[in-house]
Amino acid sequence: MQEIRFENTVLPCLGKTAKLAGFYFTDMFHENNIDLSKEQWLVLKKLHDNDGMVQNDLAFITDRSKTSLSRLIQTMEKRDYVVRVHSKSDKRINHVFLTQKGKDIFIKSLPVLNQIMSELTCGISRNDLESTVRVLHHIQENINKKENK
Amino acid sequence: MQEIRFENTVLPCLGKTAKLAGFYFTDMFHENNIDLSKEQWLVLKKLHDNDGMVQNDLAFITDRSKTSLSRLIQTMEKRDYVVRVHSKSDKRINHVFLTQKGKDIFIKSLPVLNQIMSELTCGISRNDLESTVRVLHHIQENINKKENK
DNA sequence: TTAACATAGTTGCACCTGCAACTAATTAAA
DNA sequence: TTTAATTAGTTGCAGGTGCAACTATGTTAA
Repeated sequence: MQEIRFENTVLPCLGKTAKLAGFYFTDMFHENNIDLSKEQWLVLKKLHDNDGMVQNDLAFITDRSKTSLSRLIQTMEKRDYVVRVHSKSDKRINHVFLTQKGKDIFIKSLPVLNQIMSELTCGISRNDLESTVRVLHHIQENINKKENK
Repeated sequence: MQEIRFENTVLPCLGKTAKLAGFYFTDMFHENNIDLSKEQWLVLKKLHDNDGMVQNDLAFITDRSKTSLSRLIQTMEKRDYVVRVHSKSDKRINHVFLTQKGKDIFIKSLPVLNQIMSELTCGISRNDLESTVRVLHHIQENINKKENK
């Protein structure tokens, strides 16, 4: 029975890969003059799918605390990518909308994003990719089961 | 040809899984009264493998900037997990050593870590795990190739 | 109706992060 | 040898993060 080094087990390997991919993402966006952090990009993506989302829901689907999302939106509002609009029916709620500038930069980012995704998965068979996604989903389910215990 | 939703492609899925696993890691450490961030844990791990490493090398193998590592060590030194020792042969260099407290908490963390790893990979075949690690390594290589272009 | 509870969002605090610019020390070149 | 380039580490700055505590609003129960 062969010993497996810690670094070559899934979880550490997963963390390192995500980290390196994050660096690559940041570099590519920078090289292409797209002034967006990966966190900001994800928010734009979710708003592009469903504009006008409530802040709280946006926090939930991006897996961050409402605090973190609040500050992310604050920064993005300063840069004129999004606007917060108070709901009239429930004064506690903010809806978040893309601005034109937000829409434009998101559209501009798409080819870069596609390039990143194809470059990083270059040489990996479709079968292996699907298998990996299945394993990742399985890990996510294991986490959800434990968290809701 | 079936369309694949963005969220179910490898890279976004990878990011989300790493994030959720990070939450789980943090929660488990907290529940077990282990006062270590995941970043700090990784530094202890590397020092446990190779005590007295130079700060710069520690930054390199943990994939962070020397700035980030510098501040991480600073925090850990305040908590008495590590000590910085100036090299006599080259006064620019700091060697970083585990303290007894650092060694103790690392040893204490190991069973918790093993539990996390086995819980999160529960129900996934050894074969699938190995295949996933291979794919992750492949992605890392793709990144390295591009970064060094 | 009033009091108790729940919810959305913000703020203080502490931490992790990278870049650019800096100091101090070392090494290489002129 | 003196100067120039390099290297290790730190600091200022700006940003992302979560927790606990807070405000304001909304809902439910007594």
